[in-house]
Amino acid sequence: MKIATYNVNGVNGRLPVLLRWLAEAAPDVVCLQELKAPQEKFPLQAIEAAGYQAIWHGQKSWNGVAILARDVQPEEIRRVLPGDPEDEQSRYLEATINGIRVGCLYLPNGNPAPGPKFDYKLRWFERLTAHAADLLAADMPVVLVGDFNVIPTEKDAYKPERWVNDALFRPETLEAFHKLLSQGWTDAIRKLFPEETIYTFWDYFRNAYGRNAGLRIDHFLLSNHLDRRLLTAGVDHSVRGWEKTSDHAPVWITITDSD
DNA sequence: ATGCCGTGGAAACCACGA
Repeated sequence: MKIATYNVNGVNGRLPVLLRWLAEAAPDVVCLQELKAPQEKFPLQAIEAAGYQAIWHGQKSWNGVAILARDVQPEEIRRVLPGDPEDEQSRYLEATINGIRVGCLYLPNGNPAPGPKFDYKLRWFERLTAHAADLLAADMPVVLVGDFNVIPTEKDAYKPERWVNDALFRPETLEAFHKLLSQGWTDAIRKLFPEETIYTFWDYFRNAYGRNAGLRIDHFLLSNHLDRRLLTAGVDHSVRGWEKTSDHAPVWITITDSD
């Protein structure tokens, strides 16, 4: 079973790229972030024609997340992260697919830091961590997957010294990420490739992709049930070089079909 | 050090991203 995540940066503007990648990569489950489309503008027909069923949580202009599954309907569990009824940003969606709980997330960027956006990021992180503890306590296979907007370590940025004051790499952010991991989650990509330079995002400008000046910010966190089933993982780099492409590349893992 | 590019929505610029 292949599970993927892709920050599309506009699901409608990116539709040809998304459909081509779905056809070539044939993932079983896909978490999308940054739909940048209201609920009624999600391109369901095209995605169904590609062989996927979907649930999504849209928002006008910004954010927006979706979960796609090939040939099966994702069973929606929740479409908001608990803990703040005032939070109206579409950044979390959770479903069960083939017995696996999938939490698709788009964690706030948080820049500029410090400031209200960074405060929101840290509050959102605390809510995620509280919910993640509940998921682990339920003792089931879970993956928290998506754009975390976290550079976990120095080896996850092309020039880490440039990011020390950035919301993606500030000490508060790294501390929040490590606190989450310490509950018992496994960073799947880093487990399989402990030393390699692996990026999932490259800026649009300054030829960042051509220079491989990237960041690793899209992550798969596995509960121990899924950690045992982890087989392989990768980044579909070449998609970042396509015309009219996102600034993120798709990232994927494969797991055994059962325990 | 920097939004230099790109998207969406409104308006012919702006907010936002990482």
